[in-house]
Amino acid sequence: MNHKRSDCQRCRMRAQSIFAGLTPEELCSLGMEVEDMESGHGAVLYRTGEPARYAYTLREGAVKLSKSLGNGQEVIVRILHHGDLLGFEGMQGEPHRHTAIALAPSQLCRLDLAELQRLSERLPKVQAAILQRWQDALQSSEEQIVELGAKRAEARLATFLLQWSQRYPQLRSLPFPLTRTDIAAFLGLSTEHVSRIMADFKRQALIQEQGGQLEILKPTSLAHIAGMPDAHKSD
Amino acid sequence: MNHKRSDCQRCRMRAQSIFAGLTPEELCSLGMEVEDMESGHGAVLYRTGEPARYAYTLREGAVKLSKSLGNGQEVIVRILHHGDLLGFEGMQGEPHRHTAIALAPSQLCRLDLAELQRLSERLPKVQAAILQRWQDALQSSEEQIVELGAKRAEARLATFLLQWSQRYPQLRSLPFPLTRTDIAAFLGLSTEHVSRIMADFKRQALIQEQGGQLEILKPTSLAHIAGMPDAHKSD
DNA sequence: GAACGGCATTGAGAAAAATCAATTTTGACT
DNA sequence: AGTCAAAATTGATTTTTCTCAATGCCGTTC
Repeated sequence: MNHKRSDCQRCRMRAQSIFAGLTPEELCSLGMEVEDMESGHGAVLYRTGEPARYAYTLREGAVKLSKSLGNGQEVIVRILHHGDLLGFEGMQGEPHRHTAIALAPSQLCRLDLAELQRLSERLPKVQAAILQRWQDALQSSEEQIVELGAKRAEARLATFLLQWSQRYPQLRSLPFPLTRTDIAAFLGLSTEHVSRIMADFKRQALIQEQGGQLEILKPTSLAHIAGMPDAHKSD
Repeated sequence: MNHKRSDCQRCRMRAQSIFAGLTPEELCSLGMEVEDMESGHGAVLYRTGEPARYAYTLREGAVKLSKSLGNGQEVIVRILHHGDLLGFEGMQGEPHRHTAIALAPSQLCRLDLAELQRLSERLPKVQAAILQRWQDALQSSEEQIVELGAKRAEARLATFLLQWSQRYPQLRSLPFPLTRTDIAAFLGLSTEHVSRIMADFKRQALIQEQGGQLEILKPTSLAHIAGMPDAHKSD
């Protein structure tokens, strides 16, 4: 892991960040200490129950947020991509509710929570931006509840693959660094079952996979399996 | 459904509401129009996709928030009790994301979203209170993901019954107006399966039920089934 | 009180998913 | 190229859960 003072003014994520609405002058006057950092595959950003000192913006890469049950079972609650935030539950002084682990080499901005706290009280724009992010997180969690509560394994996996692909809109071949066990922990299935369904999808030429890269060959068919009869018609 | 102008000053929920931190003078000067209302069992407060004009505070009773899939299947995403808020997704101008239906005769306060919006921009305390509620909702949704993703039917039901009982801490015999189909839609199970497990729990004398009232006889055993080896040691 | 409708219960069989147990593949490192 | 460990695959079997169908239980209404 590698730290250095960040230059937020030139950050290419700035337009999407929680500092989006601010002028360069405001941004400059914040006095926020923001550290650039890189995390390799598998790096632990924080663990469940740890007191929260920092929040993070994920600039590039992917991170899983998981909770573990007593018996050693692990559930992945949410998967984050570039542009997403993590660790903000600490803003109310609570300890971290998840374990955050990088699924791929990732670049993040690390923000001091105490400073952020003070900042958001002063700047309603920042507070509003954070509120919006909480809402997005809640929405995605509720969609996950629907997946887990109402859909069969095939449909869950199809939805998941489509959602993943939507985070890389311009790419034909997507980075896909998840293990079958990760996917299983996210979809509430066993590793073997995920493996079987993935194999099925490949046999039906719906998807293609090699070396951590995924290609969605028939999005429309997948959308159909996922149980959403909408989406673009171009299979 | 029955409306009347509300007297927030004397509301016994005020200490827990989003207006908690305000002095009576501030509260008075808000000019918020708040309508008292009552909803009977089964009353629809709003539906998925409707433009959101109002948010609500549930003062007494219970409300289910559900999403329906294309095929007519319904998933209950969250169940609200006295003190909980609903409809606040409309604060960002979005339409309602759920259908909200009263599970029992309920009393609510109806707040105009546009006014609330202006208000929260002016009063950081209110904004912070709302933020806290979003966070609580996210936390409970994430716990639901863990239930659905990692636990078997018995454990889910046990957790659910215990959580329900915790919303009525002082009562021995709890109001329990849910149908088996409601429980099933919340726990991602079939009605019949819920019925069987409830019958099992009764045979084992873990719970007791009559006429919409539920009694938890052996909380510790339930907690054990639920997969949480903690909780009070009595019984 | 008889008839009715909505739930709840129970049973039997089918389907979905988990588990257990081998292999096989892959990728990293030497 | 060769070794090794981790991950993926595949098969066989068991467990869990769903589905379909029938029946029972209440509370209402006539």
